[in-house]
Amino acid sequence: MVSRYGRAAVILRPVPASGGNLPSTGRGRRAARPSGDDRELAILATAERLLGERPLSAISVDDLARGAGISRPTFYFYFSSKDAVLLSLLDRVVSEAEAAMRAVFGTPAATSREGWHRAIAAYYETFRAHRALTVAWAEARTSSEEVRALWSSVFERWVQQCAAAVEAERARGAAPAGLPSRDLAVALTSMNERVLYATFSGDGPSVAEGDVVEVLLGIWLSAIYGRTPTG
Amino acid sequence: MVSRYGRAAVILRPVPASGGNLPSTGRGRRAARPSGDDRELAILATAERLLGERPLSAISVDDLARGAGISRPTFYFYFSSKDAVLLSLLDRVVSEAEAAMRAVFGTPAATSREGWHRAIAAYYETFRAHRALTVAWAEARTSSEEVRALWSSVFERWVQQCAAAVEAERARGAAPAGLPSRDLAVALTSMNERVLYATFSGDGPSVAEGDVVEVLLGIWLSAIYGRTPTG
DNA sequence: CCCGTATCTCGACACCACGTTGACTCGTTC
DNA sequence: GAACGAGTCAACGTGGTGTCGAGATACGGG
Repeated sequence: MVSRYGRAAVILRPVPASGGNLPSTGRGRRAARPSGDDRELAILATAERLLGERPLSAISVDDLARGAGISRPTFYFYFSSKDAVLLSLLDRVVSEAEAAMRAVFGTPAATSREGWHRAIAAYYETFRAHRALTVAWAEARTSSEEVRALWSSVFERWVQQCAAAVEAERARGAAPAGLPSRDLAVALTSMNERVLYATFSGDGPSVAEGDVVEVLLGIWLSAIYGRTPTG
Repeated sequence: MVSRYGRAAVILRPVPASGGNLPSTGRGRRAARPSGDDRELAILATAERLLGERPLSAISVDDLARGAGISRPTFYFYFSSKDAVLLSLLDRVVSEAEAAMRAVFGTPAATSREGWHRAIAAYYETFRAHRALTVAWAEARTSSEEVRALWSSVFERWVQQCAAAVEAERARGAAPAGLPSRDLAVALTSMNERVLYATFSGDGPSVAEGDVVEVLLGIWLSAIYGRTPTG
């Protein structure tokens, strides 16, 4: 099992002997048939490749199946839908995003400016590294409840970290009181999200990719500190 | 002709005697058949009603046709697709948005704060008044090139007005130099867009509807002036 | 009054994508 | 070698889109 979103048919079946008796995928490669995990991986790889070429809505289940060298019904043996494939791919991005979050908010910064810079740069970098997936994520959000929920959970955690950091800055007197920290964090994070999406997708007017972190950082700092802090 | 997006079949036909020989829709109502304009209006009204109930993707052409009391093929006599109906509805919103823009940026404000408050409140109000349409607009942006282009044009004009206003404030010494005014305007407008969408659609964490204008305004002011200006 | 033309209407069709069914193959295990 | 589970796919049903071509209906001109 590669991911919790894969192997739909198996998941729906009544759980068999919940003690971990995984199939013997460990021993030397079987020539005859590629294992299920190989197929699953092939589908995921195909999806990621095609997403680099065209939007999710222009990719059919048949495209994914053919790309992985299987027929369409067989695809459904591995995933319950196109969305499940996306969700599976997003799992990886979400893990990276959370790791980045922990790294950034877990270690103290020399200056306030540096701290926020690191946070925004990490946010930017996580999604830049998977831009096709990020764009597809935003696209699928409007059509899939699960995709929307996954996004919301990532967004929410980010907002909480930021709001807590704002509170901390206020508590130590570095930032003035002002808007409720949560509202501030929600609005600023929304800005990041939308600006990065526009920049990555090329959809409509946006900010040049090389400047985007500086622009966002500038607005975050003035919104949090009232004016750019020196330390 | 009700809108430039309607009457697909007619539009595609070679233009007939471009002098305005509209059908005699003025005289007393014809009982037998409702006129074409009535049908067109009925389709638009149905679309707006259904958008209040469910997302665009969950509304079929058949739903629109039945709602207007016609068959599906007849629908295609009036509109070339579902998207064309949406575009037609959006025409109205776009006009209102532009009227609001002119009203706000065309008249001087007593204070800077009041000026920006009026601008953001107008933006908010325009889309709040058509929230179902606004949400559908954002949804269709990912699937229709034309919808995306329409959004971009509205966004772009708004950004230009704001960037110009920022430049004016800087020129008269009310605002300090800082980020390029266009980048600032793009990022802040993106924030407005995303926050309002989340608030109206209820999709994911957002700001309470009653507070949204104040929150956005606060961030705009600190981003433009460095700290909240008093006058 | 009848005829032509433009407007309008819809049954029937072709197409495409989705997701399911049921029969089949092929290793593995006892 | 029988039984089982994993994996596979042809064929099917469903539901959506958009088109075609044959009609109906009104209206203006001869």
